[in-house]
Amino acid sequence: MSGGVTKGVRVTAHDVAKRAGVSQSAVSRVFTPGTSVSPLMAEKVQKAADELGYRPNVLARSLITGRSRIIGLLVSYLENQFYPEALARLSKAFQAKGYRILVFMVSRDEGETDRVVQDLLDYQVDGIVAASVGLSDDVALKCTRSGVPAVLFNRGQGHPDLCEVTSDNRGGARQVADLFVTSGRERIAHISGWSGSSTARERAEGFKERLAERGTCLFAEACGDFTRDGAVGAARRLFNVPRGERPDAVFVANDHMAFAVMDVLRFELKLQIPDEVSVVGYDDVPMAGWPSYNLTTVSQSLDDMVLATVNQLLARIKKEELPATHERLAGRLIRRGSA
Amino acid sequence: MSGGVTKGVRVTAHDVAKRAGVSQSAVSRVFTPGTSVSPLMAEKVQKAADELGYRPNVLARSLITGRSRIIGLLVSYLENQFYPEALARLSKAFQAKGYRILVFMVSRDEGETDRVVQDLLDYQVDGIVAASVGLSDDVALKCTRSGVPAVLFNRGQGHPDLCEVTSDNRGGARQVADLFVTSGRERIAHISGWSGSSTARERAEGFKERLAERGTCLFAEACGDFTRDGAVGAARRLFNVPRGERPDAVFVANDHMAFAVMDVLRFELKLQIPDEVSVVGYDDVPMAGWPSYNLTTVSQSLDDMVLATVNQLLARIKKEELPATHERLAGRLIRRGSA
DNA sequence: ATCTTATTTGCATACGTATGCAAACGATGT
DNA sequence: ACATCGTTTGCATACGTATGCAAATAAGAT
Repeated sequence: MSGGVTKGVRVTAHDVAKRAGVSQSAVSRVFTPGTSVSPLMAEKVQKAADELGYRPNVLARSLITGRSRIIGLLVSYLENQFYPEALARLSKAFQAKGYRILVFMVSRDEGETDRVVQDLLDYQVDGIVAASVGLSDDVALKCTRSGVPAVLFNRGQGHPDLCEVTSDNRGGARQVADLFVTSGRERIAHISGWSGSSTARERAEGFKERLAERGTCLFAEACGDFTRDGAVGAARRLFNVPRGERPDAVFVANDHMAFAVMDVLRFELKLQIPDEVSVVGYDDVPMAGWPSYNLTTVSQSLDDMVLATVNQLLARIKKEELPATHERLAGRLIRRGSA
Repeated sequence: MSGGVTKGVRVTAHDVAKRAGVSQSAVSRVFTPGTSVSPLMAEKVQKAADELGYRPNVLARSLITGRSRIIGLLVSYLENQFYPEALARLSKAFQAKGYRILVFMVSRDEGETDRVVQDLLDYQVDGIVAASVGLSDDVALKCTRSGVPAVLFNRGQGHPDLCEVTSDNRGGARQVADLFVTSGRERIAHISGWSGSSTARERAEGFKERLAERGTCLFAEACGDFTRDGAVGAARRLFNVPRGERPDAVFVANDHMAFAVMDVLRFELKLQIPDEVSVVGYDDVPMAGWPSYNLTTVSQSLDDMVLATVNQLLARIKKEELPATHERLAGRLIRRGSA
């Protein structure tokens, strides 16, 4: 169509075929692993392709094969260091398997999530990873009907069609309870995450559960909503009170909030950590190991979670019939200076 | 082909057309904005489409239109809070314009970057954003020849075909020099970024330049490579020396390294900040405002950079002939407690 | 009622690739 | 020499959609 334009010209398999004096199918076969071509043919085609700078059009290929080799990733909370880490490793892991990642940022609004998943399906993604994002039943059904497997990363909702990869939030939280009780803390508080997330609920439940088993109970509780601002507010509500009513230990539902809490305790309320109050987080993000925070926390082994996610998803992409699994990886208490 | 499988069945425009008793073209028009269809037709088609759960196949559409509405994003350094922030905002901004982001993680290895860009081109992306990543001349040429515009985000390399959006690194660094000199610091050091990046070089040059203009010069310098470990090493080399040879001010080439430097100074060397040594960073990531660091730094106005990037890229996607521009946004010194 | 003009619709084809099928080819054995 | 078998190649078609073109229809003007 374009007459003299020198850029923007797409060179197709037909062009290569013409130049090499072979058929378009031959070109296709040379660029499709697992097909049989004679060495001579391969050489001729490669030469012509190199001269023209030909590369197969992945979109056209996807149209036929029905596989785009694209994985959709839903993510929010990127300000929490855990998720950039997860994103980086998921991306690398999928890249290594020949898949690419299409990223969608979503807020906590469920309506938005639904629209975004619909978008992903429109792009014919081969699978979906929802990192810390819930999927409505409606949209989950759409996915399975389209034959697109999905796995929830670090979030569970007990849906039978959805894979889940989480850490053993209850178990992790129980270890924190044990730590506090054993070290003699008496006014034990909890700053919880967003109540709409299973992760937040499980951590809170496991914590209280174990406190009860050890013969004590929660002294105070506030919701931090998994945001920094929320955590700052919660910390003030719990600790900006007369000395006697002040907790002497607090389990914060994730590291991101724990940093905020520590900042409030140290710089606003001038409290000594861990002498006057112990702080424990959850996730073990890299920053937790930095000396400024030196935060005791429960480690989610990110590598294992990523591995499980990738394996599950790719397995279900290969064999649609595979049942959805729920993997729950053990967490490990990392003792540092804050408790 | 498939006989009784209930999932994985793709419903196409033909199916909708058949059910609605119209032609496939009609269906296409109903789902293509800007085409003319009668209200009656629109209603019939919508009804059939809803009943079948039809959604247009974006890949097939792209094949025809030649536009995938996908933007390729190259990113590294996700452990530096600046980039998740940038990623989030770029993603949101492009989403708002109807584009999606295909993310590729790359290391600093140039060979890998080239392969990855080739991958992006294979996916027929409409444009490329390289965040803090350099593009070889070879691969830049390939992009322009394919008609795919690229913009370098927070990195410049003076290539005539590539857009660049950076902050005025020289100017920002000069402000830091002024701050140190004016506040009477006498042994002024610099911890630089990776020397392969223009950002690192410009910050170092601007800093030294201004020091010279103010009649002084650099007391010591070390390379931190833009990594935390690198910065830790650099801080030790510069500061783990007899008291008299110790710098009393240090400009660290970005915030991410500055946090590491502060940790070493405070917790390993027991130095008081800012009394014994001033520390200034660059970027103004959110963490810089947290009381634990309270870091004086140069703000890159991320929103403006993102806006410029999106505008430039979309403009060049619309009109291929537009010349590549180099935007250089002013930075602002944010005075906090560390200097 | 007829002619003109504007609008809506269907037909056919194109986008760039993969793949079943049959023809052509080469090698091997007798 | 021929028959047999395995390999390589080209032909034709399909994937799901957009779009130029012409036919059909509706609307408006005289």
